[in-house]
Amino acid sequence: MLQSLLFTKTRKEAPKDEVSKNAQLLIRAGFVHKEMAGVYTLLPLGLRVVEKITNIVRAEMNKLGGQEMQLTALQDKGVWEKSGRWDDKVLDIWFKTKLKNDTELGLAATHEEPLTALMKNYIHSYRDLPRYPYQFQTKFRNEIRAKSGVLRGREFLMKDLYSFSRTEDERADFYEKAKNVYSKIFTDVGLGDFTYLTYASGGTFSKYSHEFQTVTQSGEDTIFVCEKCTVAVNKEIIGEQSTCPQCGSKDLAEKTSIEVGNIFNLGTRFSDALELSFLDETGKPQPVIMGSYGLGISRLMGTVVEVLSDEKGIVWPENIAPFFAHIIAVGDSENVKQKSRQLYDTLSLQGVDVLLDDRDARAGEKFADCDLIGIPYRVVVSEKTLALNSAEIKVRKTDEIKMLPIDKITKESLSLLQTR
RNA sequence: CGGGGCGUGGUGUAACGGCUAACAUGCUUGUUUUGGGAACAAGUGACUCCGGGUUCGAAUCCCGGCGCCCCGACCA
Repeated sequence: MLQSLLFTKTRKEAPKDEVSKNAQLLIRAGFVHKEMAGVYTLLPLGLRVVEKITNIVRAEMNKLGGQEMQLTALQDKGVWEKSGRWDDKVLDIWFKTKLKNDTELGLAATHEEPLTALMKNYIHSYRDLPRYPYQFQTKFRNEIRAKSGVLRGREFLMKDLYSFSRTEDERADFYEKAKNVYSKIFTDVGLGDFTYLTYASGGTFSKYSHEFQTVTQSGEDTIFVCEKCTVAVNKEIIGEQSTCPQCGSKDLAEKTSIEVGNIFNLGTRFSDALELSFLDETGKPQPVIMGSYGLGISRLMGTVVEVLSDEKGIVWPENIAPFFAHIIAVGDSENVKQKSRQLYDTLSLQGVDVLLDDRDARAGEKFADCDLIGIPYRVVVSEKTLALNSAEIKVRKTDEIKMLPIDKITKESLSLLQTR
């Protein structure tokens, strides 16, 4: 992408109505636009990040046996009445609307009920199980108080997978696999060092549910991180679980955190309510055992910004950065213009996501924007570097600077700089 | 839902109840510049959130609404 054509613009100052780091930086760097409290439009840069995250999650869900689908955002009130969750007193974050003929509808806050109802059409026999449908979808939640930029919005993107199993063992087996896959995802998006598998309250069918909590300075949850192993306990159950559930250690450190994922044993809560059952090998009807596996995509983007930015701007991990390399053409000589464009074309042809700053602006402004946007590798092309037939590479994360011959610049040679 | 703060060009701020609402930044044009948000000049851009009221006179005071932020409560 040529930066001169990108309609996103950077800003020196953050709007005064944003205090959270994620919102300030995402707006200043031009990734999102605030529409209203808790509602953010994704601009081209922001959408690129969201798509990168989505692709990582999709690949892992598919490996797990998930099958991607897309449920509707408009929901039938009937299925919710069957589970008892239509009432605003039970689920207080509903957005509801009406058809012209006054029929009431709900706007999707979550999808257990409609999906369970849907699956009645496709699950009749033990041969139809297990099934693992999932989707990426916009959720609408009428939060009393939206806050913290994209971390707690009224409209946000979420991946939700639901497991439909024959037995508790089968369900538990999948649950364990999903747990591991979630950990891998958070490592892949660059939050591995800060994200803990966290034991939380489990409801009627399990002692615990599991959350994935990323430790940040301004989190909205409180967790107790085990200092001996790698898990944590949510404050909500610290009264009944005051030691590490994994290793038994009593050394737990209190931290604030953001919940980025949540996996939950639903048991037969919804299959009972909506009468989803199957015939087992002996011809007897059995309730389907369910589980839910959520992951906040847009929240993940915000969390990465909270955790990995510095005073100059965002620092994207390679896997989810909007672009892999940011070529900065310094000076307005024809030679620089031509060579930087050539490098841009070559890398693009190799399938590398490159942003070329071809704007008619001074070096200082380009560097400042580059740091703010946070692309992992800055590639400076100027008369100075061209005299050596090279470009100057700067790694955003480490500030390490190195000259590379211009014909040796590839995705691989850049990546090597970071791992060293 | 309780408490607190706040709405002024795109953005950040200023203006005692009193001149044509000011400054910075952004944007446009020109000249000079060109490796860390350059300099100069000329431009551009605001019914001061909305509706009422008080007053000779309201961005400023009063009432009502809408919106935004923060703290708390809430968050299968």
